[in-house]
Amino acid sequence: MSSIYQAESIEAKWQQRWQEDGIDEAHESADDERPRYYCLVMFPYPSGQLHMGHVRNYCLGDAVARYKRMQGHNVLHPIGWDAFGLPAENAAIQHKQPPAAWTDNNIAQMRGQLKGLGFSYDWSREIATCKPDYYRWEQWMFLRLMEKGLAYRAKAEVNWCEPCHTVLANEQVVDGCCWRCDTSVIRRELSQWFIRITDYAEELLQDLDQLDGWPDRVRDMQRNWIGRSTGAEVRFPLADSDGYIDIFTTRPDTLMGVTYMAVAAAHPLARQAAENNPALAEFIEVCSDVSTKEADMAQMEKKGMALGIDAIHPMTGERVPVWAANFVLMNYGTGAVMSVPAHDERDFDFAQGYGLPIKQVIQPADAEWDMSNGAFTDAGLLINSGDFNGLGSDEAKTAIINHLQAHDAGSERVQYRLRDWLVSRQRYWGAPIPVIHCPDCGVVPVPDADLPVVLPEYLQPTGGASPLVDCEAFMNVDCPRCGQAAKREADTFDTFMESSWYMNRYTCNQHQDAMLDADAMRRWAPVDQYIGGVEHAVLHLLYARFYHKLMRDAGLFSEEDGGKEPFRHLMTQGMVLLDGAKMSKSKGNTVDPQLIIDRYGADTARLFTLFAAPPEKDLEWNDAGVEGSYRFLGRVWRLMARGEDGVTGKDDADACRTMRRIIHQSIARVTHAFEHGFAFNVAIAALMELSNHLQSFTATGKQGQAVLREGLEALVCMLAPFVPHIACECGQRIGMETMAVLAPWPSVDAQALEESEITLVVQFNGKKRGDVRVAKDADQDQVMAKVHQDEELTRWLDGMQIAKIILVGGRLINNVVRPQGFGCAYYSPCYY
RNA sequence: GCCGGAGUGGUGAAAUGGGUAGACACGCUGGAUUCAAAAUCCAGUGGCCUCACGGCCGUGCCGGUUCGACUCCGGCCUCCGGUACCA
Repeated sequence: MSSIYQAESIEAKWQQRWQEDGIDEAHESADDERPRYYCLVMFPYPSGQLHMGHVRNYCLGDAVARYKRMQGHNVLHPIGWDAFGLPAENAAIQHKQPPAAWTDNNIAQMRGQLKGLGFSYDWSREIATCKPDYYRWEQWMFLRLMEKGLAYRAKAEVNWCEPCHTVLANEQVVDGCCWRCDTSVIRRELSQWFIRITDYAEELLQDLDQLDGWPDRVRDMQRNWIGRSTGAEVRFPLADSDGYIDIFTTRPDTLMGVTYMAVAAAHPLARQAAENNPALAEFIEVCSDVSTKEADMAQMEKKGMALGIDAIHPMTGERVPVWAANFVLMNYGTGAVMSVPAHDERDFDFAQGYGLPIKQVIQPADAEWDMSNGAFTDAGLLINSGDFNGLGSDEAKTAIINHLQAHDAGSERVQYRLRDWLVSRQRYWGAPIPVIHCPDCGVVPVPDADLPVVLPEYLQPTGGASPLVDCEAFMNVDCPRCGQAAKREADTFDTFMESSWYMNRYTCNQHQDAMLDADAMRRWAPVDQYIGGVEHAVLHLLYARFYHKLMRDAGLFSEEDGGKEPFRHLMTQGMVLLDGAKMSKSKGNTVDPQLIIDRYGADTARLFTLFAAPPEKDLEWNDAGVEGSYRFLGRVWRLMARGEDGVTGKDDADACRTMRRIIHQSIARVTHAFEHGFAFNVAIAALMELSNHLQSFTATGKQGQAVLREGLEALVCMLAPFVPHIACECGQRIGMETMAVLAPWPSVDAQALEESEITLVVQFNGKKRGDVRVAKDADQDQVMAKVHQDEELTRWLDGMQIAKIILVGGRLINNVVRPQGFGCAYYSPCYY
């Protein structure tokens, strides 16, 4: 046994041993009575190399999975590859090699890196989403969604990214730019495939309330994204024709203050009016050109132009002019608004700019409002509103909606910000959308029997349009309905489709008969602990929740078996930073995990990422810190030699008792970290302290050796979830019977925690002035007797009288003192 | 604007059913070991005052509650994240 810690040989040895013994596989057998636990980390895109973000994510997951195993759980801890996506196409262009080969290579490379880090994955569950036996079920599901009308094709104004040469879903537009390449997206009108996530908006919103294992931050982000608002839909008939304008408002109480209407430039009424109005046509043209980035729109000057038509106010029957305005969005609500300048800042600005009338209908409950101050946007009391005068805003909303409903002019309405999920992409390296375009039959779904629609893997992308379009072998097909020559859909699915259901496929990755195996879902789903980056808060994490519900509603599992939600607990880890900035290839500020592994070993890399910061916070990379983690492992390694000392000297009963107390306090602290909030940085600090104490433990008699051994074993076991290789090697070295990673988690001996004598802090007026040793359950008089024996402490009583004494059991005693003769003295015992 | 979260030493951070502020580490300083270095080990390390004993101050700012506040309450400031002409 080497006296020097040599990570490389230790790690290779144990990785091989774990693999041979198959200790990381999840057990399906019904005989296995252990409670099941499903620990999942966000699977990686196979870019070719792990980055530090991956390493951090997987170190956290592995610590949880290993801890749960040691606690006696049957753990499912799978890994796979989110293998479709644009980088493969770009790499293919660069290397003149089809994306499939590049992707397979990368997977092999990264699989080797993950194994080299010693993560305890059940490799028999590995999936790659680019394989037909995976994506065929996605195609199958899409056909079910088409049958239900939940998947549909529609012409709409969509986000287009020119460099990526494809459309994007709303969730994939970040600050007006493409989430992947950061280029400004432009708006284009195209026919695309959508999935009706808006049908599930209410359930997705409601169920957030029960996700108490999720960070509030993520839940709030999803609530914001879904953006529910309640109000009314109101119909304004046109004055001189048969048409009407429907609007949505959250303030029906201000209805009597409407002085004009505003519609989006792209609204049908605006376009119609523009036919005979060149100036208006030009205005509409300008609006559609400008409004690329939503962020810019907020800065834009409010501009508009009258359409030259009037609408009829549904309450008063008055005529109100209709304007086209650049601040009204065609794709929110109905693309038209009622304008109440007195009570909406935006409408107020617009009305002032164009000299439109302002009519106040709400006033503060206890004051007048001066309209020269601008719009009054708070709730208040109704005025100038006929029968509704004197009502409060809330009552008025109900009353006005009731009135509208009675006159068939409007109704209560809930509006969501969430829009349907655009799932088609003009890309090659993705799952083909299983539909066929027939000149006569139109869009025809591919029959189930013809699934999967296999993506030809040999094509060479060029960077522009997808090579699928020109691939006749793929494109040309007979219409399944009428048999004549037809074309396949050349678009592929958004890659978020694959990552929306992989968590459930892991439970039954070999299942050939269906998308999911209901029995396997009953055994494993939902995921107990999910771990990944917060950047997916409204992307993957929203889609996966939605898709889980779609799968439930397709009858693939019952809510009882698979859960209403796919992820019970969620941990979102912080980013890995270098010099304060997120590590990224484009910025060139990366640290290659492989270099750290090569230099210090996997255990050092694992330890540092867990110790340097609490999981949810950003982690600043620090080479000196890595060095420190390596040194700690060296100290642990050398500490183990003490287990071989044998009985060399005398025992010290007090030292042994103290040492045992520290051992069991450490067990309590580390266990607490796993059970509450995963503060691994603190857990590891506790292990460092334990290690330090064991090193300086001096009792070398028979009892001392037994205590030392107990401490060493506890240390080895508790290190195992974090640094499994060195833990196993140390365990073997000190002669533990079971491999450290298979050992039962140490339990706390409550008796060992008890102390007969404790140190109590002594305060005067809340300030610490010293401490005394007293019996564990000493009462106030006994403590004070000790205090009076201590010269250092009694001098704080010189010339003072004690007004009050507070004894906090086990912690401190506080003497409230004041100068003698100051006020009236009293002495009241006070026990907390 | 609205909704979250966070502000603690030179650095990463501990400590919140109110109870010793700065655990654990990094860095730095000094020492031991060494021909020398690396490695290792020991000691010190919030600021200010003091030869020292010791004292005073100190958790973004201002106030409050309390015997006692990083922790609770009220009012601000700054930073980060989300969202937004959303009607």
